[in-house]
Amino acid sequence: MATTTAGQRREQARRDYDAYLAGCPTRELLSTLTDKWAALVIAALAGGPQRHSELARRIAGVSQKMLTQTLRTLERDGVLTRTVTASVPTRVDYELTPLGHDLNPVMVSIKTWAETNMDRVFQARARYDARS
Amino acid sequence: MATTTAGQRREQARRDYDAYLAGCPTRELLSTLTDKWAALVIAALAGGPQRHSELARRIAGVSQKMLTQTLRTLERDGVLTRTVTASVPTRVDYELTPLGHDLNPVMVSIKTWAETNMDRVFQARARYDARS
DNA sequence: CAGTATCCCAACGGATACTG
DNA sequence: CAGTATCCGTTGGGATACTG
Repeated sequence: MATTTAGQRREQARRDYDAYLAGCPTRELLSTLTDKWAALVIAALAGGPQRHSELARRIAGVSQKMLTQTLRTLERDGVLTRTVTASVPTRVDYELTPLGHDLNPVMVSIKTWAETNMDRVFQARARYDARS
Repeated sequence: MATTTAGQRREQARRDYDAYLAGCPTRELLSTLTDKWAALVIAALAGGPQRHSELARRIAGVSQKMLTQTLRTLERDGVLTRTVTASVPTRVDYELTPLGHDLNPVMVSIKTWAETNMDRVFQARARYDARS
């Protein structure tokens, strides 16, 4: 057959793109993904849709500006959807797309890794600082 | 028994730390990990030790400054080791620690995700830009 | 080769004020 | 509530020059 599956096409894409190359568009996409706020937002949406204010409360310390900016970028990249409910006051919900759900486990794993290994990192820092 | 395994202690750590909290040290560790250069460096070291110049060549476009800075931070956090061989000219090798090997698959998965899904992101951007 | 030290500009990102 | 706009200090990060 001449037809290719979506999986085959993605496998081909993985071979064609290379984030080690400076000019590759994946380099810029990697920049978007390797972002503290993006990781927390995507992880927070694992359980289902969240309102803007819910995300702001959950991700303590994020500014209005950074939260909106992060959400916009992720919306544009097809990771999440933004749904406006016309009411007073306005209600806006954010939800992961299938692409976003695909990405979610990866982002969660970074956050979990940090939480799980914080102590080991502390010990490493103590050793490093001790001999400097 | 009163003894706890390393696994149990790490599970406890995961419960004690929470990157959603602004003051949590994992928030800052997350910042370090969610870094374009850190991701590429850690991914590049999967196959074994690499010299400074090898890393610089492999990670196209990285500046001397950023590469050294990234390597220093990761060394301090116990992710990799820096080994100096006294010769002329000096030879320096970087290698993942057990902690680094633990982190490696996570970082590789982000890079791979970007390479695999670049096309889907392009399509999403085209749709988003078309209705704006 | 590996690294440090400056210089310097662009961006990141917080604070605040204002709108539908 | 959700978002935009502006101001403004801090940091990121490249370019260049110099050292063991």
